[in-house]
Amino acid sequence: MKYDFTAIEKKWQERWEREKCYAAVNGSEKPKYYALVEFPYPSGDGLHVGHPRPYTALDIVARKRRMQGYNVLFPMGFDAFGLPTENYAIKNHMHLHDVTKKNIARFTSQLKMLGYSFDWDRVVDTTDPDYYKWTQWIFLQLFKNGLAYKTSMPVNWCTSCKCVLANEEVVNGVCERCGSEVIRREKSQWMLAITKYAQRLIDDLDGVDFIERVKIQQKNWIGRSTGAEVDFDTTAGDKMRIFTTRPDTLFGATYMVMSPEHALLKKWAPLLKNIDEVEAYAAAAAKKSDFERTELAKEKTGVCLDGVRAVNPVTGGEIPIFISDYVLATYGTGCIMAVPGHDDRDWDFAKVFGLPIIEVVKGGNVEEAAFTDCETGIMVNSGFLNGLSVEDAKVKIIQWLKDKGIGEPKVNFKLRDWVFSRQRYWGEPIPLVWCDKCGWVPVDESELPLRLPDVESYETTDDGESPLSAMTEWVNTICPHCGGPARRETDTMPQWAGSSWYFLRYMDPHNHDALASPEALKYWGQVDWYNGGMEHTTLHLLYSRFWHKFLYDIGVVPYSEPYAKRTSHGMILGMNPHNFDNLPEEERNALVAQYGSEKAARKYLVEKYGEMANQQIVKMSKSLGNVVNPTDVVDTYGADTLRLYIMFIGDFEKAAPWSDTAVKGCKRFLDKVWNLCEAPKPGDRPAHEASLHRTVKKVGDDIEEMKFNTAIAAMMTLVNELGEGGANRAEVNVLLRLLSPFAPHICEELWEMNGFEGLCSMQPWPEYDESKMVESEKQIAVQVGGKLKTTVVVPTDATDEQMVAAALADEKIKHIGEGMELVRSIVVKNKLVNLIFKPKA
RNA sequence: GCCGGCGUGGUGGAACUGGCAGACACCCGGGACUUAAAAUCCCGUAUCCGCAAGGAUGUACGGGUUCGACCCCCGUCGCCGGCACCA
Repeated sequence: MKYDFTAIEKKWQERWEREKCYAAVNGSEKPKYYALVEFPYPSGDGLHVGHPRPYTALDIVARKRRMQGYNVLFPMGFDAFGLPTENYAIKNHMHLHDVTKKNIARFTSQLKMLGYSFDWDRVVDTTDPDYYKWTQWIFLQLFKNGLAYKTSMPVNWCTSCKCVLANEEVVNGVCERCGSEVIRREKSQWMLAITKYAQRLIDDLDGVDFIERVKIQQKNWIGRSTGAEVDFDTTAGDKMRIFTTRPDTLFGATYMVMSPEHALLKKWAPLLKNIDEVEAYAAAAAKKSDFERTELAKEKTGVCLDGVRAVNPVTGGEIPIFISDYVLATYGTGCIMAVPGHDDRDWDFAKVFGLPIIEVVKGGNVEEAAFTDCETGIMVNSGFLNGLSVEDAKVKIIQWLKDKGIGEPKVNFKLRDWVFSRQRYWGEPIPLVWCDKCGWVPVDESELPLRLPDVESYETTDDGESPLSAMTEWVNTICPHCGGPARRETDTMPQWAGSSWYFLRYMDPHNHDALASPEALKYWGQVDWYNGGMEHTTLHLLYSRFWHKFLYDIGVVPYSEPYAKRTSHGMILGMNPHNFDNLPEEERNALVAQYGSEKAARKYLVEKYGEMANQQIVKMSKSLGNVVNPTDVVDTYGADTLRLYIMFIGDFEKAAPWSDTAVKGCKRFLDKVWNLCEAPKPGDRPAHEASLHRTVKKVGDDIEEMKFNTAIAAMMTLVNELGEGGANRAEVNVLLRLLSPFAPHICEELWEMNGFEGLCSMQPWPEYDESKMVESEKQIAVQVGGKLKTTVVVPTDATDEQMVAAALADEKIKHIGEGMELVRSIVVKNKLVNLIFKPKA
């Protein structure tokens, strides 16, 4: 019989669905295991070939755990709010609910086509009012606990679309949609005080099993720095408070810099002789876009205040105060002490303005560059700090500042509060009401969900307000507090809201009284293994950790970290059709003929398509036409082949290029498996026992370490080996169970054909016996002076002496050793013998 | 600039904790089967020399440690990702 994957896959998918065999059971007696993948944004394009990589990986883990006897929760859902759908609906004059419904239906059928063992009864959809009721509820708790507040801040504003854009929608300073200029515009925004959790978000990383690069990236993003705050007296009488990470260099502070927005400037205006110049500089700085302020002008500019000077607290000397836009208003205290000898930026600034540079840490040459090393330097020109190391000097100066009452240790973070409102329709309405008398008042919890009203148009209004603001009937309401007239908040939440807690809803998705019952939350506990993209490390992953900690603090969830383990997959890339080496031979030849040489042809491609023409492998994109559609692959080769190939393609954590031809190798492998298992041979072949046990161990271990590619390679090796004489029923039985998590459909079919009991995917995971893995003889390497010369076969239990004797008995070694004396031999058990000879005296 | 990762055949990639580099595949070449093609099967496939036996070279580059280095150390070059005037 032929391997008819289309019929087989349909048959088993229907049966799994009918029998609900992958359903998770709340409160089961079995040990629980919660495997999670990031739920997709159901775009109109359908599934991309990048999606199956993480899904297949964790499906393999989930299926293995089930076979190991766990009660597995492996859910799927849809993060369906968001701009692309909204824009699509606007453009095509469609209703958002319809578009979303259609997209979700398409994603669902595509996912089912791939044979994932999701529990389809637990699907969540962030746009479902039964779901966003609880998103809104969490927001209200944040508000009630003082962690949500509204403040005015600059936002991205597209001058042509007349609407607010998220940072992600601004590409190189222009609007992603229309290409027009994006400017900064002051708008009132809802903020979430994630900074209050900064320290815990760093500290608690120590207790979770996240891959290292995720931890590092989160730590860098939160950006903790320790140092001190110090008060400088000024000739105006006010104190200037600064933050520094290098209080040890206080003796080297030769000037001060404050941000152009600093509040003291207003106060000092009457004292400043050059107030016009100062104000002009501040006005110019305010007008600069972020792009201009950071990307372009790295060269230092500023204005020296004429009329107020500061006093260095250790030297007592008067030093000038500058304003400059290299000092940020939003970090630290908005002003700094400048130590040009030991800070690169201060050094640049001092060179531009001809300010004195004093060396206070010995080790470099401050005339040529700032010396910023904290490890090796010794304090000089620093009074009572002289001779100390940087580390000791920090301790001593902080104590001194404390004693004098002019400074104290301080920790600062780069992390900013989370801008939480969008002037858009397709998001969760913010359940707050503005009352002129009572201020912001929360909607009563019994009124949740606060539903999105139907609107005529989804477009943002001309003045940049959410389309909801035009719904007067919806907007005008009654204050829940005083009963007077009030207006609803018309901003909606960002896409990150619904995804910040969705993993909790999976535990109890149909609960009407709580986001999930306390029993369900306790039973399922932390997500045991969460895999997702690196691009979410400082967004979704950080946001959801923040929300979870908050929910823990108010007693909703019983543990403070949501995910026990976090891993991340690499992207699937495509061929660049504009790269010379990727062109069909005829086109290459034509180009070479046209431009005279290969070099010229390449140059032409770069001129035509830009620098990216040099890249052979690039991100898949519609405009390049290199997108691979997973359903096409399923049609041609079957879901099992796609699953296998996407796991075999390379290191799971690294980016890998899709190859249409390489897929065939996996199809061939499944054909071999089919032929091997279709009609097992009778009898025993003990020769295969060791490799069977070794493969069972290898595949099991590799799955745990995300080395899916080598797990598959090991099974290929086994099948090649078994294929030589044919496999018997016992071998087929083990092989099918081993392969089942990777290629579940074909294994179910062959399992049934062989008359084995039940579903293959519900069988116990195969076990191995370490003692049966060793062969009686082993081939070992024989080196002479560290160079491989030959191999010999020795019994596995051979002693070191026996191994050396066997090596010396080899003809080739005998030949080499003629006239030589063996001076040393190194033996690695069951691996090699290394012989060191020297000429006989 | 800072932080992180990486550099292995024609290609994707293997190699445990320092122990036979190139597993497993793709491509390619040769052969079998076929009227033919596809599919399938068998053989070969790091490079160089050699008919062969065999020998030499080889994990970006230059050094070092070691009986032994893709792996550890020092330096250089290149690529990818993130952050970017955060004091």
